[in-house]
Amino acid sequence: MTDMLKQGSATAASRIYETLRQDLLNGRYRAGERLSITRLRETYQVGLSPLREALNRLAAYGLLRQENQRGFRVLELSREELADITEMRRQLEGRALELAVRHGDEEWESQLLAANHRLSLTDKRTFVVEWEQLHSRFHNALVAPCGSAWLLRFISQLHDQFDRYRRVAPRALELRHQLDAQHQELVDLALARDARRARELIEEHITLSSEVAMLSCRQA
Amino acid sequence: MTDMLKQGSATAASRIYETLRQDLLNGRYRAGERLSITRLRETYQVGLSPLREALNRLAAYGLLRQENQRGFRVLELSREELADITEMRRQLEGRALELAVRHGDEEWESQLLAANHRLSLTDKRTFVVEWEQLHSRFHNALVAPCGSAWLLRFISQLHDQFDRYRRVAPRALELRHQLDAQHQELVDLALARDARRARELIEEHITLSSEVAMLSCRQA
DNA sequence: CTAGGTCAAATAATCGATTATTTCTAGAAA
DNA sequence: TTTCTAGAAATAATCGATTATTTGACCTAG
Repeated sequence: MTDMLKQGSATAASRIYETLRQDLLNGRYRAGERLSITRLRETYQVGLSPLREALNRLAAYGLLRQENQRGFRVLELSREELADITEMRRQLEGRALELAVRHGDEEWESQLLAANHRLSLTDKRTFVVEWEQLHSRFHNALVAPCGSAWLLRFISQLHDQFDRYRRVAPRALELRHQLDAQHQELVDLALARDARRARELIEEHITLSSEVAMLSCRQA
Repeated sequence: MTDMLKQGSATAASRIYETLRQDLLNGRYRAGERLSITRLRETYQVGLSPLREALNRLAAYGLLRQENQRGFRVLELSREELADITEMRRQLEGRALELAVRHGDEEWESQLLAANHRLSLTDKRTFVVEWEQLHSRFHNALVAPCGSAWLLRFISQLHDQFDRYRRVAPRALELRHQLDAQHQELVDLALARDARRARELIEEHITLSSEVAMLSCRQA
């Protein structure tokens, strides 16, 4: 989806899709909230057709729920789903990182170092949106050379899902610091080509960030 | 998506989505073919808006590719992607079946027996479309109680992808017979609650059907 | 006072027409 | 002959208006 924006003229539908996706990830809309099409039209100053097309894509992607004749709703959050997403991320990202460590080349090492550097330079609390984007890019860079397009696709999708939970997570400074430290450790293990320990660490990393998110997630 | 049709009045968009999805799985359109919106409108006798919404959903789902200002194309087929899909299916369905065998209840056992019975009664060559549907349902039934909604979602998606390859597969009677026999074995292992061997068998099953499909898949 | 039903307002879905972009064709220049 | 460039035709994307469905308020019957 992202590369649509790069390659030449993006359509109104693609632009509003990306904007809405970002706003959904950043928690602009409450979980379970009904999205009035008329209101969205006014908010984003966009025509009806491209808006509806974007909403249809988001529903198929899993960020919205579509009920026939009753429009679109933001998906609900629940402890059960967070647990599900977390376990899936552990499986898929764990495997992907193992493969990436085996197959990644020098170019990958450079990208990884760069992504981690940019991330560590950005203050999480001052530049929330920017930090989230860099964080996503870092995790993407980690698994990028795993060799499986479908694995990467599912990982991105789960990452977007997970971000909605992360967005409501409490500060928990101690744990946050620990999570940040793990990013550096992940780079070290990747460069050392230690596939096994890299996998173990990313699984821990995912579990830990899930626990932070779980703190704020009301009982379902 | 399927339950939209059940619950009351389906919209035109939902109906055409499901129809198009089936036609894509059944190979009505060539791989890589450009889908002219005007022609689709005539073919399915449907309005422009619902049609475009359905196409947007299918693109987000991964059965179509959308190029801005240049409409929609059927996705290409390649040996590489088939290998990727196959490996993902092995991982995900293997794991799902293991979990399902552990957690499935008596109701599941009944559903499984029923699905397998219906499948074995239907002649593959006379009722192609019906057989494909029953085959999908059987595989769905197998993993249904795995406990993870996202795992099931990804498995269904990969199954749809795989079906496009299966559709172009050659007869290969000998192998087909072997694949059919495995369905019965899978039921037996499931009822015997042998999670490990069930997992091994479904992985073999997936690999074998992939090899059949690979026979007809031109070098990419 | 409540349950059920009807009508009006709100809103989602669809249609038909318009606009913008790409693709094709033909002609001109190198 | 080939390549580049209009111009025309085709087609994708968008808009504005219309239709269909749902929601909620109000009213009546029990």
